[in-house]
Amino acid sequence: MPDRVSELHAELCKTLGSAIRIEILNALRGGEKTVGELSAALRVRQPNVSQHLAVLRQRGVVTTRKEGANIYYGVSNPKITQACELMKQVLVEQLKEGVELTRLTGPARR
Amino acid sequence: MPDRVSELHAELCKTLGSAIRIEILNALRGGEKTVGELSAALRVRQPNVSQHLAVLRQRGVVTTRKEGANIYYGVSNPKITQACELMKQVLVEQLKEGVELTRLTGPARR
DNA sequence: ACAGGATATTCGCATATACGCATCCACTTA
DNA sequence: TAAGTGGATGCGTATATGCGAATATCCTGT
Repeated sequence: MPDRVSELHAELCKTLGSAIRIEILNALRGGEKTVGELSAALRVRQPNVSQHLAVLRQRGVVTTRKEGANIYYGVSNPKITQACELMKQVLVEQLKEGVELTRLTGPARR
Repeated sequence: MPDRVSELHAELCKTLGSAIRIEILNALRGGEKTVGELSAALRVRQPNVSQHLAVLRQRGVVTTRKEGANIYYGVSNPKITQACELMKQVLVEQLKEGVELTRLTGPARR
């Protein structure tokens, strides 16, 4: 039975488990951006971007700053970007060694 | 529209988005373990553990090694553990500064 | 106060995920 | 080869997630 901390930990990780949210975080590496800018940059409809931003907000992954009619979003903790980067490195290394083989051959054969 | 790499990246991150899988990875920090050992350590039913291990396998997060009647599981890439650790640090920092406030007050007030 | 741009929220639906239970498969030992 | 153990898989169901469409809210300028 998983404990409370593991559940929070998993919730936080789950936040990165969406291609659009990953791209939002990538886009925010260059600094704060408004919802409209993100929507345009990722070519994703605004309500959809807002939904993903809401998820990121709930987990405390991004911060908001209001300026006039716009709302600027930014990454709340650089460690999130670091973790994200590490995962990407893992992915790259996997692709290099063709993990496909493992994926397709399934579980340990006996 | 998210590109292919972001989708793979997200898929990989999604793998960490389960409390049980987080605990499996934590348990594997101490070295390889069999399904039975994991099941006992986490107090989770064996089929359920197997299901989660299957997910971790498909994403190439864990490796398997057969020894006799047992199958030993291990983390495939230490960077995964590192990323996991970074996320936990983020979580701890969040708790320290009581992110609850932000979570409850919702989006940017105007 | 009104119009319009920027962002958030609600709803409905389609799809994905987690779990328990039962069962099946592989390996070992007798 | 039969029995037992370790592990994987299939099925049914409950719950969660993602998306589009429509709508609501807030802000600025007039």
